[in-house]
Amino acid sequence: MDRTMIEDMMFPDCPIRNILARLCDKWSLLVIYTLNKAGKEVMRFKELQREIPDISQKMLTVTLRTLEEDGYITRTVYPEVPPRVEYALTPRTHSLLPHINALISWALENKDAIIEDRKRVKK
Amino acid sequence: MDRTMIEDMMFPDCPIRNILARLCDKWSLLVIYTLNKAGKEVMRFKELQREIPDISQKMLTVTLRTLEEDGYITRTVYPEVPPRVEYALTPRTHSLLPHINALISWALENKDAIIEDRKRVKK
DNA sequence: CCGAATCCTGTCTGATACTG
DNA sequence: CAGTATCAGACAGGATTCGG
Repeated sequence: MDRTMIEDMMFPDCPIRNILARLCDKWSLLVIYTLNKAGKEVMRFKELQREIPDISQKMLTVTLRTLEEDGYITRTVYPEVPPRVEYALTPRTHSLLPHINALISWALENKDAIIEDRKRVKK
Repeated sequence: MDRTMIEDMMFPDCPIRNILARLCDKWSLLVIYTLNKAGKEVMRFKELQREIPDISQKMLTVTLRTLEEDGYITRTVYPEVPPRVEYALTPRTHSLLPHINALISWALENKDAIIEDRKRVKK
């Protein structure tokens, strides 16, 4: 957390802001979380869709492509009939997961107080 | 990270997903980060706007109000002329900051590789 | 089975003007 | 100084249809 980064963060095109923005969309973190919690090495498209009931087919596709672009997951196509496509987390993502899980744990610990605050302020 | 939470996360109305979604919008994390890095106890509206050059007045207002609703910041109005309003982080946010900073550090360490991956995949 | 492509809609966001 | 109000454009996300 040096001075250089602190300066960088304040500019619109800051790569750190860009990376966090792409991770923090509606589905990316949840897909990563789901790929990890399943405890399997790989997951297929349909499995992911079953695990995340409210994601549309389009958004799952788009999210997986974006995650692949940034190197968070690998996408392996097996030329079979019917087709089989398997998704797996990369080492990069495994190094990120502790931080995501820390955030989730924090949210779990604080959710009651936060929800309480919302009600109080709105009143 | 118990079983209950894992089940919860998969439902649309999961409070954890809700909390993370509100934190992960375009400006919230950056505003929190800015309030913290300044090293002051409080900051005024104009100071924040100066520190984040590309945020509009409206979005800064909206973001600050949302952060206040969820108890991440306090908003203190001094009935003077001209008016003075000071924003400060709450203890809740100070307990969250290590996780945010961990994410930022991770992004800093991995940004070059991620940007490289994007170019490679797009080709 | 795993998508691509299209269309469409509501929300988010920014620019601008105005106020106590 | 610190907002509010209004409006318009951009954009994310969903529904649907089609294809290998």
